[in-house]
Amino acid sequence: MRDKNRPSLEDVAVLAGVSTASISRCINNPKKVAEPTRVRIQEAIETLGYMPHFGGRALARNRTNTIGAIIPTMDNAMFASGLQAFQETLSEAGVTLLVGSSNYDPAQEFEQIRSLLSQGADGLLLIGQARPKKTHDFLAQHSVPHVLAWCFPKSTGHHAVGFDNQKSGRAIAEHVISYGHRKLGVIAGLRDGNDRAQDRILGIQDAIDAHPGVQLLGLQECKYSFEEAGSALDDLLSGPIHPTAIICGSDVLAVGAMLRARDLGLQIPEDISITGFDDINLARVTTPGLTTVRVPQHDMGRKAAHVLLGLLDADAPQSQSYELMTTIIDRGTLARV
Amino acid sequence: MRDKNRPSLEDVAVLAGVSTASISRCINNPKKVAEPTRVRIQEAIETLGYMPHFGGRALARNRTNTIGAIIPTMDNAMFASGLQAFQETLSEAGVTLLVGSSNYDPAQEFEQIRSLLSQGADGLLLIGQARPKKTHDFLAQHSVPHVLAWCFPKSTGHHAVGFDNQKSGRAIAEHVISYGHRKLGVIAGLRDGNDRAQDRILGIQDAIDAHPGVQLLGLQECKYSFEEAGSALDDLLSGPIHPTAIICGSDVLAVGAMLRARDLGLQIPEDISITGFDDINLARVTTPGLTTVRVPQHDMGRKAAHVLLGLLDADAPQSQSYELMTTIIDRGTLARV
DNA sequence: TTGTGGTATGCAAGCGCTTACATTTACGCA
DNA sequence: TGCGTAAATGTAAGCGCTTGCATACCACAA
Repeated sequence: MRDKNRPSLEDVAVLAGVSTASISRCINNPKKVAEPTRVRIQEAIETLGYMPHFGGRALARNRTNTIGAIIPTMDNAMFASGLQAFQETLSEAGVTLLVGSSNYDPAQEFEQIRSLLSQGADGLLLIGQARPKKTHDFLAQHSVPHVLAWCFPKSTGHHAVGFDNQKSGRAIAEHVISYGHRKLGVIAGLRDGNDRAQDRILGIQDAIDAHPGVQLLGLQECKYSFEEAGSALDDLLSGPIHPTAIICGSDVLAVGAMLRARDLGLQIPEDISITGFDDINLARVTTPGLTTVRVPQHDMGRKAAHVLLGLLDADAPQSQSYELMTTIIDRGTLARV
Repeated sequence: MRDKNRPSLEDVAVLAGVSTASISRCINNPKKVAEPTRVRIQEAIETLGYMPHFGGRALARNRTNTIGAIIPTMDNAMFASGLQAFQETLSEAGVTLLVGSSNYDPAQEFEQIRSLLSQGADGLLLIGQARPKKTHDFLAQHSVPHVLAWCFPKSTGHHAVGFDNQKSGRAIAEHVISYGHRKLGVIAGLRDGNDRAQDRILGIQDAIDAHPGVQLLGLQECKYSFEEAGSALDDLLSGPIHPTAIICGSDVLAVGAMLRARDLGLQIPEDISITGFDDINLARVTTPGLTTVRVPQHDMGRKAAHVLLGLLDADAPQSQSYELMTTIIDRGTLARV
């Protein structure tokens, strides 16, 4: 027992009176070990409190049973339940999850990818599709199994489990328009390096373009915080003509806008309509409840885990991509006009 | 290059025309390598896209620079920003964070501890203090460096960075009482295995006991979901005498109760007062804003990281425990009566 | 009895990296 | 020129585990 209290295979072997090979087999492939030996080994393991050493194992099999996920932020609930589902599913398969966050910064994401891989991650979950060539090349060079979530790229070449942000953006905008709104404002996340934000805007544009009478009075980009969304709303309301509806690229933004609108003495939805995107907990809580786009976070997480596990399991049929559907949840922040 | 595309130290060594030892030194202790060699090595590393193999490294140094955190759930924001701060701080120190969730189940927590340790975690962040003897013994047997957060145990023997849940529970209850409330209801998390929930209740009890005229009309325990909190409120309102204030052990519970109260046609805080605990985002968003106890999540995360890093750094002064303070945030759900 | 085949186990060679120790090199100085 | 010293580099022994192969053993059939 070299290190202070960490028993090694060797120690177990001695105690059980067998070779290290048998122990290893007993752990990884119990059928290959005779009943009585197995019992003896189990006891030895138990009394020593033995746990296999991860490094040794990783070295010997060149596989860690670890998967990395890099999400833009842990700080709001946007990804939380998807990630939770992801991790549960991995757990069931005996795979550990390593989480990193990129803070919406491609450079940080790249670093996290390196770090997770050098930590031994067998595969990666990445959010969205837009990333620098450098990152793509790196993934290709090392042929890293990975799946993309929260997006559904048309171009092939990646495994993805997600939804079409553009389509969903269009859907909510159409919905707003169908309620009679003609003067719209948009508050979106920072598009730079964030294809989800970008695509949602494109979708909204599509809808506007498809309806001649409808105009976009303003488009504000900002970080995902209540405060910034509030300022964005201020800007949107600073022009001569006020929008009757504000379409927001995320629930956080929408709620930020609601809070500010209320401070300004505006009634929602009588004076102004606001919609969100994501359907996180927040959306159920405001008064009135936020009309928003539900993202199938849970399904996405589970499914992504399955796809990734499939990718790693050499003799399983290769996985593919799955497009999930978003749905519009009508609560109370969208009025007919 | 044995494995498909993973260059090893060996490969780099050949390319750079030096021994593997130099490369290793160059990576871990650049000063020990002469300038020109260093440059040559850097280039080789670059062109090969070399990343050290985690397992090999872990094996050789018996240290992984990885820390594990086990939180009860990732699913609501209760721990998110604390964890975010924790991870940022670790990142700065070049340490990777491994996250597991226990689903508030001591057995699952134990499993996660095993798993994280066998993943090579050098240390652990655990939430709360109550855990089965088995778990304690295990931690002791393997002398696992760990710090507790979200609590501040009176008993010594553990490093902790947190706050006193009982004191804080008492504080919010005193606050409610100071507003004139005499008939109280409590909605708390499931106490079993959850010392934070338990202590908060104890604190509330303390306050009630200290004020003769005040009575506790009902105490409901439930999971941290809007729905369950709603049912809990129903139960609290089912008796002959209604409480004028409901003290909740968490913002999630409080918001669940608010939602239900509203469905029942009750005005908050005119008809009933409600308080929360945690001060997560939700609390700012409800109408009126939730009066709650702010937990210094961010500080706690950062501080806990420092303490843990101190524990691992052999020649640093040993770390201690830190008690942080909670503060009551008065918004609008507590009325004078 | 010997031969055969199967099963249970042991042996030992790595996996990629770090590091104590050995060796080489470069340089200053007598 | 030769020597001593320090800096730079190389050598090689593990770290704990897995696994192909060799070995030992046993039951059974011929």
